[in-house]
Amino acid sequence: MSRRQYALPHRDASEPPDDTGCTVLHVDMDAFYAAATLLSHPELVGTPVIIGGGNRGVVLSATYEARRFGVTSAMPMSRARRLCPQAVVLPPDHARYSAISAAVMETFRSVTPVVEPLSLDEAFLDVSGAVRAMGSPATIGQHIRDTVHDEQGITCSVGVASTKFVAKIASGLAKPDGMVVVPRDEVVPFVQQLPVGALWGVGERTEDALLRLGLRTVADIAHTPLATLVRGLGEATGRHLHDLSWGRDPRSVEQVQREKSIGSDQTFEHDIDDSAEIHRRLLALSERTAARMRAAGLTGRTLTLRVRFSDFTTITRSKTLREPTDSGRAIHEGAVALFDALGLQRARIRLVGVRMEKLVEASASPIQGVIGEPEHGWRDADRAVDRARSRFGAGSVRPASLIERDTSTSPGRHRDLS
DNA sequence: TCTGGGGTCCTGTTCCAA
DNA sequence: TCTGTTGGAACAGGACCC
Repeated sequence: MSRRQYALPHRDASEPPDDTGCTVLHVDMDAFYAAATLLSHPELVGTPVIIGGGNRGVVLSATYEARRFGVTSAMPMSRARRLCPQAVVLPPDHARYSAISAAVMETFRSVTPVVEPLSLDEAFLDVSGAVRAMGSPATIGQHIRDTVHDEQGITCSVGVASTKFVAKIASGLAKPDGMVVVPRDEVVPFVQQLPVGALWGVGERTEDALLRLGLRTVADIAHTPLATLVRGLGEATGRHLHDLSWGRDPRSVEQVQREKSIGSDQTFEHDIDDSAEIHRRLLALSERTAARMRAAGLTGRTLTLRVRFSDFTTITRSKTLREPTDSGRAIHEGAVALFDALGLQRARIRLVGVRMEKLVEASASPIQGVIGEPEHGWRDADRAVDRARSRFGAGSVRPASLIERDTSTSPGRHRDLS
């Protein structure tokens, strides 16, 4: 496979890049979910493949051959199939993605302990402590790209810079299978030539707001008075973008990132207007959320319910509990109370979700009892269920109300036989 | 065109206590 | 006792990311 080395267009690729002042690497796997899935389907390499599925789903990832037809991630599957009808559609394989991600993160940690994963397929690395042993940041970047390719059979792109946000932009420009190095002295001209939408944190809405202010490039932002930006975008966003436009980004690479919330959403195959059915779905989501909290050793105090209607309008309702909990039963009770308080009359609902916030270590928090229940009964039962699931699979133990009725044992069937 | 699921962060409003 | 102020917490919603 041809592996590009240095992608800055004005630089002679035969020369080693100038990485003066660079201590941050951003490593991003190329079309990660698609590339990882194709490891099991080598016959499809070089062809358009879309990872996703479901009638109401979106594209999780697509090979570059499919992207050439305009397919992008997060695009509705129906549209992707129209744009590229010849593409093979494969379902995601999350277990495989997790395994490859863990191995890749280990590769990063063999270079430096200061690794900040952003998701399964990308991470920031602070390599300032590794330069002595391993060479310049650009050399380390190349070493990581070679190692990931040799050991995992997939490619990644690397941005090398003095700050996180410039490294992040650089890796994006390097894609696919490349590396871009931005020396410290070139940061300001590098970022100011970019369109505003290239900045990390500027999505569709913020880009529209900037265009309404007549700002098209990062240089335009840099030369706009701070007060104007704050008036148009709000205090935090205005200041943040102004800083970025001059290459200022004080955020350091953080080794440990504790999650701040844990939750679970579900979009239904068809809209639901039956509140009893919504209660059942909330039970499944509450159980899943609680199990993940227990697995992480966390309890949560603020419960948020999310409801999305058929017209895609979304509302949230939240409630702070007296004490933190990791009990699916307690979460479900709270979620049902919040849902019932909405007073919906057969509204058509597309999605419901529950999320727990204000997380604290389970060992450091008192556990909320359920009124009228033995002090340890449900908690012990939850633990037993967790053990059974880890041994026999996630679906092995479920609340009775979530078990589909077996038609062969339904009362009507029995009557027929008697 | 028709929008998943997992998250984080920010903003504005409301309520409450000092 | 009443009124106004202020600050923090809770809450709801929106934007953004991968």
